[in-house]
Amino acid sequence: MRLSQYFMPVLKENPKEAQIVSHRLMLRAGMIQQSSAGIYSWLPLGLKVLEKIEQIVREEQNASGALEIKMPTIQPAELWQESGRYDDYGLEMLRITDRHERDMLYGPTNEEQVSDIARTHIRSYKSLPVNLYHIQWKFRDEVRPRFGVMRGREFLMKDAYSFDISRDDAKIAYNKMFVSYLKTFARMGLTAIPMEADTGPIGGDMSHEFIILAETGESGVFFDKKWLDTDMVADISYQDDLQPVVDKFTSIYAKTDEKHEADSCDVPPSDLLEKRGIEVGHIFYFGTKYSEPMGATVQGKDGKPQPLHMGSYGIGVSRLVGGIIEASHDDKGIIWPEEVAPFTLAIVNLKPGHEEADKVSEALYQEALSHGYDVLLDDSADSPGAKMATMDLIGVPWQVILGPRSLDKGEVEVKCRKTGESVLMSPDSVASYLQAQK
RNA sequence: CGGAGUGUAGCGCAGCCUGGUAGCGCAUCUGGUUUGGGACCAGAGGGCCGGGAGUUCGAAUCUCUCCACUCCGACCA
Repeated sequence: MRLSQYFMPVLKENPKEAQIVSHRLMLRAGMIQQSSAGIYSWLPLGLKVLEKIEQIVREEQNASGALEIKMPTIQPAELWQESGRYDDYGLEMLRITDRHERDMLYGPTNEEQVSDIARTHIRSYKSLPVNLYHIQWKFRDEVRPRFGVMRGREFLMKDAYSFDISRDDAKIAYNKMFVSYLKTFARMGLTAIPMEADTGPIGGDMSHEFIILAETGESGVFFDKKWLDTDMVADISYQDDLQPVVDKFTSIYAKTDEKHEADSCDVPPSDLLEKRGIEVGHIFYFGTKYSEPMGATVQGKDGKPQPLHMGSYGIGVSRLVGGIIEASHDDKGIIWPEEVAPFTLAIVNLKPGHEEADKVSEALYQEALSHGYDVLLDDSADSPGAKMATMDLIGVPWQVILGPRSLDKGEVEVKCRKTGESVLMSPDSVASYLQAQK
């Protein structure tokens, strides 16, 4: 992408409504624009990140065997009346009436909708297990939206729903999601600790929240300091027995504050850390809570109907954009992990219009494209200082900086956003240098 | 929903107390000079001062009211 042909309205000053760093940086980098409280438009740069995160989530869900579907944002009230949640959900649910005065709602979650799919099409235990997920916008009319996209009213969520014949089988599905989440967050450069959590109004008795640590997090958490040295990578095939892996991670103490206060804790006080965190994922097993009232049953071996055992598994896709920034930034701006960076490489031409600078920039740009980089060519007329500040603000991991002065010496500067270190080299060496850094 | 604030140009703000018809910085546009870490000079455009009602000869300014947004709390798959 050529910056001169892009739409990236960066701000030099902090918008006053943004109180936390991720919100400030997202607005300053021109990623989002607020539409109303807790509702945002995603501008090109922000959408790029959102879609990269979405794609990682999708790939890891697919790898685990879950199948992607797409359910609607608008749902009929009848389904929620069946489960009993139409009244329970309260004011947080945005209720709509269509022209026929039929009661509809903008979905805050999709247990009912997916149960309706399951009860229609899954008739036999032989069809199980099934795990269906979608990545779709949700709406919850929060009393107090805040923190930018981290607690919006409209937000993008991946929600998966597993269907099994028994609790034991459901546990296998739960473990798959558990491992899938470890892999997903690790790919985004995050340390997301699985913590025992309350199940809340959704019900059930097996639940973990995946939480990334951040000062500005909304959740209070308690955990063993061993977590800080734990390698979060789960390098295991879904064909294997996942229970040992899950046991390994769940054996180290970590609980959300409600859960911690309610239970006993045998971690010595000197090893127990109390921190704040951002919930980026939450997995539940809730058994037959929805399948029974909604009649989502299958025939078992004995030919008798049995209610499906279900679990639901959420990842806050739009929240992750803010969460990653909270976890990775400095006073200059965002420091994107490469996997989710909107651009992985920037070619910064300090003097567009200068024959040699233009020629080398263009050559490097084409070369980077051919190597598959998501590359941004800064061919804008901004001053050198402004260009550098912008690239740091939007957090491009690798920046190739060149102008007449360096080219006279046959050199360009290759800068790493994360370390801030620069290396001078000939334009011909850039590709192999970047390759070696991976 | 309780408490506290803020609404003035795209963004950040001053002006309000003490009423006289709107200003600064950044951004934008024109021309020129610049170019290695958020350039400079000259000029220009852009506002029903959140909406409505009142007081007054006259309201951004005073009064009432509604709305939006932000923060603290309560709430939160």
